[in-house]
Amino acid sequence: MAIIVNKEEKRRNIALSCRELLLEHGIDNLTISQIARTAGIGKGTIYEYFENKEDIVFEIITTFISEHEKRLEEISRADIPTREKLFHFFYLLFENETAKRHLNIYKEFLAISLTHEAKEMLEFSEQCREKFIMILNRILETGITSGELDGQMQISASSLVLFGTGLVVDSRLSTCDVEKEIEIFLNTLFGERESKSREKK
Amino acid sequence: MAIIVNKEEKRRNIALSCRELLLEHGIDNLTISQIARTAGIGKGTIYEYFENKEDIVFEIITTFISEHEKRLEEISRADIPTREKLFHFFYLLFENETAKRHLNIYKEFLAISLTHEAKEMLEFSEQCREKFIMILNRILETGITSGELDGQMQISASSLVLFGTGLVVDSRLSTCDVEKEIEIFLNTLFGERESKSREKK
DNA sequence: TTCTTATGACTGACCGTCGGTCAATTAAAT
DNA sequence: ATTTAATTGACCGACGGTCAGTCATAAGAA
Repeated sequence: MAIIVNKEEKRRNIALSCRELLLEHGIDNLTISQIARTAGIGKGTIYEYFENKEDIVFEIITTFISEHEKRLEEISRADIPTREKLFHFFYLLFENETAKRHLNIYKEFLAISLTHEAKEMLEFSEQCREKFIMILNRILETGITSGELDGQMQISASSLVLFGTGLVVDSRLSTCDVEKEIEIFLNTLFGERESKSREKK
Repeated sequence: MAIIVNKEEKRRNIALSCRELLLEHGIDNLTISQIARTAGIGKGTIYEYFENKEDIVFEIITTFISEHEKRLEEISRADIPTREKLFHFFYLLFENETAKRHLNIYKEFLAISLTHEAKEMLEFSEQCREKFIMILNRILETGITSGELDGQMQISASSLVLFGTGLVVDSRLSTCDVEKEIEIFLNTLFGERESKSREKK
């Protein structure tokens, strides 16, 4: 008989081999021919493992997002004040150049899932949202038990997620200073930060 | 000589004649040929008045957004409680079917401006943001002078805008109940709503 | 062991579609 | 008649996606 390849594995390998290509070119300037060349296979072979271009890009982006989620979980478990956890939670995608490259891809992902109503992609987004809410709830709960958060203040994780989404989207605008916006928002939730000591040292 | 047409006016007319077409098909499924046919002109003529497809779509969307801004201003000036103004501010794009069609186009606009870094489009987005902030500030200020808002609570308009952006984006997810999310968020800002009277009648 | 054959893996030439271009045409003003 | 703004649709190149055909190997027959 003929060779039987592990479709799942090869699919993942193709995706992995094109991560850098995607970061470099962005979604719209990424062609199937490029992907095939980079993966070292024929153009037609791509379609043995993926439905369409969207499917490939989605697969690659999935790998980025799950890494991001891992880092968010680390933050939620870190031994730092609650307010700082939240700051890092929001700021994680902006804090350095690598993060910003990932941010760009995440924005492109949002753009696609905003226009193409592919069921699979929506489901994935919903799972992400659930995960974000879960992590945020962990942060909020430990904040309440530690007494940092007023139990009656009723900060909702889902509101925080919406703020975070808005932050990602509006960060494209030069008039939106991400760091400042996060501070302002946290000030609304926590009250003005007592000392600005952190800022100058 | 030959006829001198009013370029600005014709440009606007082409855009206006294609509003319905855009609402119907969405950006990606809207072709230049369709636009030309609908506007009753040749395909090449399009490019006398627009740089590219993006430019046309942008022009059409601009008309929608400025209408939306007008409605937001009306809300800010309405004679209703501050909290209700904010609710309508956020809910305006979701409250009926026409609004939802406009929402879809707005999402597509976000998607484009999220990926294509065209200067003109970014500038327009920044102007929108400024306008939203201005309107929200008017709402907040009258709320403070009327005593509905605690002057020290320090709600920031820009935070509200970010929440609103997030709402638009995440509203695509079936797990995001827009109305509920707005209520939850307002509860965080205003404290739990005293009576739920409004809900049942 | 060697040969045959079945079949999944793979390929790139090809297709349809689309955004965008441009040489040719039209028609108004002089 | 000449000039020139305005208009046009045939055409182009690039792209995502398809498919008829090729290749490589495992399994069975000799």
